[in-house]
Amino acid sequence: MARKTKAEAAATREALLDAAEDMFMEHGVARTSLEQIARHAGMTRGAVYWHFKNKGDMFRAMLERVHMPFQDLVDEIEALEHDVSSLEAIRLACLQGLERFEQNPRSRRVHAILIHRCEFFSDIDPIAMQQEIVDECRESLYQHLLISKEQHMLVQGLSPEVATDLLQATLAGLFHDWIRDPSRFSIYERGVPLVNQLISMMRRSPDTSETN
Amino acid sequence: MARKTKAEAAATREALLDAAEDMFMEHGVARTSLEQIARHAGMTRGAVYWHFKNKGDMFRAMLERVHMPFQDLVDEIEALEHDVSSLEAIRLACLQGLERFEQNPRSRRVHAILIHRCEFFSDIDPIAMQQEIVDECRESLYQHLLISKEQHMLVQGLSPEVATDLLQATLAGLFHDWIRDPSRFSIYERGVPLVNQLISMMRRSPDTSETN
DNA sequence: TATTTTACATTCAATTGTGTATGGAAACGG
DNA sequence: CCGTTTCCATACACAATTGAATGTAAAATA
Repeated sequence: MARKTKAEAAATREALLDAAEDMFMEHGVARTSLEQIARHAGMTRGAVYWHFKNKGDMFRAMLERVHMPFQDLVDEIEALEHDVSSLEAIRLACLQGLERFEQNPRSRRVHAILIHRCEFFSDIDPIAMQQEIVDECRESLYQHLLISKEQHMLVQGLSPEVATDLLQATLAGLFHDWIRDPSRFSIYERGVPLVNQLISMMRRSPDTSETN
Repeated sequence: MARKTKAEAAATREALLDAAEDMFMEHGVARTSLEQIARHAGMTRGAVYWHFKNKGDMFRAMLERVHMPFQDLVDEIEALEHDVSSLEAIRLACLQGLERFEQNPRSRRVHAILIHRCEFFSDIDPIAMQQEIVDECRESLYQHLLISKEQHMLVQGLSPEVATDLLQATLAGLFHDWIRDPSRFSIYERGVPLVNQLISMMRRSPDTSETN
């Protein structure tokens, strides 16, 4: 086969990853062969083995295209809206995150694959990858809830640790329920009242002047 | 090979399922062959194909050994403790469920396999199975929260729909975080304060005499 | 006790996927 | 403009599983 220009080669690499997403999503990672991926992209396994070491390498590359840490969301919020409490920043970051997932089909698909369409293979450990994402999000939440506690924004009796567990579990549960079948409901429309309700229940009401 | 008695045959069936759990948990469903399962149980594939149609059939049998709907937990609570509000029944049922998962290693392992160690194969759709379990739990929660609402047990502004979403998401998130690596923390010890806090925030405080 | 099932083990044929080696034409660099 | 490298297709060797066929000895059955 004739050699392609650098731009064309990069394009086929992307096309291969797109095809991998399609097939992984439809048949699961284990049940899709590199042959199927290549065919679906209009190529042969030769192209796959040129751009990627093996299926695991391909999987990693697929994930790298959508990586997006929670802390970045908070940073964006705090950069945009200046004078906002940390609890409010968390709330807005959550809503922003929900909107991102709703509107970015690639991110949605890749996460669905990571969570529901794959298991161990070669040197890939999807559970460890999920753990990393969750830990990252959790740590970010905890830091901001610590500050919220110091600013006396949390209702009495609510420790930052429990608050973190609660928010983290709620977001994770919502996400899992949604990603299992995104066509069932809109994560944004269900998530917004959920987050608002939870945050509002966690926030100390300003009129009552309790001492902590 | 010599024929076994009925009791012995039933025992080898259980042993095969135990072996399947072991191997599925350790290597994932897709990566374990029936040969490996048979060997790990001290048998050959002949035994497997005698007791089960194929790997999918084995998987189904494995799940049937641990099935345990949420409504049963509520029923147990309401049978045991007579004079209890429906919101309190939910709370106790959740705590009971947490304890069950903590103490039943087989149930824990099988759910971990269903959620994190398998994907599509033959005629098995693990996501649909998870969906069934979740829907069942969700429906039970909703029915009891509807009653709670009618009994004016929920804080003002909290609809039974949002309350259901919230509880369901929190439980699901907690469970997912835990099942990803049960050695990281005790689902009971983290879950009890979580559930108590959430339910207490959802419960209308008895002293304030608001009208809905 | 004679016959039929049962509960496996063993063997076989066929399929499927993987990694690699090789080839070729065009793009790239000097 | 010519050698070199790149990008991919084709071909091949190899291993791993699967389902089914067959064998067999003991338990059930009547």
